[in-house]
Amino acid sequence: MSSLGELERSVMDVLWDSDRLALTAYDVQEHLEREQGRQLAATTLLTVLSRLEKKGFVASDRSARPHRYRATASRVDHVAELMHEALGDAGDRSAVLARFVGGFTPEDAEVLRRLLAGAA
Amino acid sequence: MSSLGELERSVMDVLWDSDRLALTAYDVQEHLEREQGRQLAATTLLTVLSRLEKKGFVASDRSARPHRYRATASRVDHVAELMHEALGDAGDRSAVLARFVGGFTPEDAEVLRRLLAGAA
DNA sequence: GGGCGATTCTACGCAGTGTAGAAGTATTTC
DNA sequence: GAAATACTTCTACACTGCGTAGAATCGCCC
Repeated sequence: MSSLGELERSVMDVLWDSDRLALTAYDVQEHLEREQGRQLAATTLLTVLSRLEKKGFVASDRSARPHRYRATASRVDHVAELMHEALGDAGDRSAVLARFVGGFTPEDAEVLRRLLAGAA
Repeated sequence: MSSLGELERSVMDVLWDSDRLALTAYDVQEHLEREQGRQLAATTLLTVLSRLEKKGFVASDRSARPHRYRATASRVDHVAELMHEALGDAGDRSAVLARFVGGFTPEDAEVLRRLLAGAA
């Protein structure tokens, strides 16, 4: 999976936080302005959204005129995939998992324990 | 954590596979040649090693003359850290963990179960 | 102290990213 | 249906990171 630049990531965050609604570039522009005080030209957002679409992170609906964009996967999916990817070229999976849970908060551990119990 | 380019990652792999031994740039050069058929100038490896050092991935011993370089962390540490990092800016940790274990092989699940049992 | 191997400095080209104007295309409105 | 407006695409530029390596320098050994 190709990774994201900093603005690209911000845009994805806006889309991910939008509860599956498809936003227009102007919506995204507004969000960034409001939440980060970041002023960007509309064309900038359009460019970024196009690049994200080419990378497969967003899909667009171009039937109506202010085109609408939405994330193709949820943030949860994205993050979980990143984790699997890292684990994938780790060599020793068990060792990595051990180190991974070693860094857990007790809450994380509890969550995982429950998940694994359910799946068994 | 800054991330690694493709050659940088290859070099780290060589260092990680070297069982904690500190290698010279020439050692790395040889490994890459032998294992990947990749022919690189010695200076290229020196440059990459310097950059890796600046990023904190390697440390060097410059007391002897062909300087020696070793990884500051193990691959396992590195990968586990990447995973924690991803999880860190995930928003909903529990949801991510659920998705994460959803993609597990049964072996992974078993390994984790044991790890968590031990830690309890 | 000259030679030679090792290291650092400097640099170039390419790709990705942030940024946005100019130019083009669709939509609305009268 | 033509003008005004709104939206999108094209093109572009600067900056950074990375792969790559030659030139210049350094330091050790004989």
